[in-house]
Amino acid sequence: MSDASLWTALADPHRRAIVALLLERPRPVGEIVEACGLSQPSTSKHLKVLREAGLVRVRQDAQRRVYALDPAPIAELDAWLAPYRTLWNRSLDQLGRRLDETAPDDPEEPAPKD
Amino acid sequence: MSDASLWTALADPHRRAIVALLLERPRPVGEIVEACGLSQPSTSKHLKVLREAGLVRVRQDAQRRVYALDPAPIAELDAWLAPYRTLWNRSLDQLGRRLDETAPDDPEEPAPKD
DNA sequence: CGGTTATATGCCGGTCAAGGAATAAGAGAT
DNA sequence: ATCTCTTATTCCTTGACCGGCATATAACCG
Repeated sequence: MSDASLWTALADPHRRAIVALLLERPRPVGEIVEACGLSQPSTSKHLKVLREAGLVRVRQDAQRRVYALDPAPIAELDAWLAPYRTLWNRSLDQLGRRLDETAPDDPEEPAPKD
Repeated sequence: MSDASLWTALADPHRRAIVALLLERPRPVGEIVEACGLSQPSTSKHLKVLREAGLVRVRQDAQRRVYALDPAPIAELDAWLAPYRTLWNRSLDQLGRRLDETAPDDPEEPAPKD
């Protein structure tokens, strides 16, 4: 169930931005609204999608609702990725030496860009 | 560039099925059509999306076009996932300690940083 | 050349998601 | 109870995507 919604939840750049924000620390909705530059209703709807995908959970703090990442679906993604990771390791081994003259840039930085 | 389309490409279940098929081995379009039960045009369109996302590449073999996985975007996904992976490793660690609480060995639990 | 196979593309109709504006709902404070 | 603050939900419109159908393109073969 979260399988289907997980990918569609992360397909949206705004939602990935929200997830990246929550990676730093849990945040109330107001902070997320301000950070991602959307209207409050839109942000709330994105948060609903993320909630239903199981990616975030809410803690109520007075009138505020503090959202935090739930790591479980991330693990699910990682499990999905695992078979492909072995493939890519294999291919890097095969092609790495052959293409070393056509490598203009080396993707080394691990910072999430979106 | 493939950054934006990568997630949307994988958001579709049919396209994920195609990717899974190509994980086993490269395949011509006909095989993919038959395997995923869609019409040939639809399949071709999905393949186009995957191609534009950089997830697959084509090799021409007579009249056939053999599609194969391109491991690079998978690596990109993996890089995106990396920061979150440390997060859920932390959570798994917490869960393990909680399960071990029947044997209070060393209750030194570093408070959830940030 | 015409014919056959294999794949891609254009068009169309239905469905679904996204964003804004307005409004409702819930919690605190007075 | 009322007022305020914060968040969620509804309505509506627009735009994108998905699927099938028909057709175009391309490569091979006679």
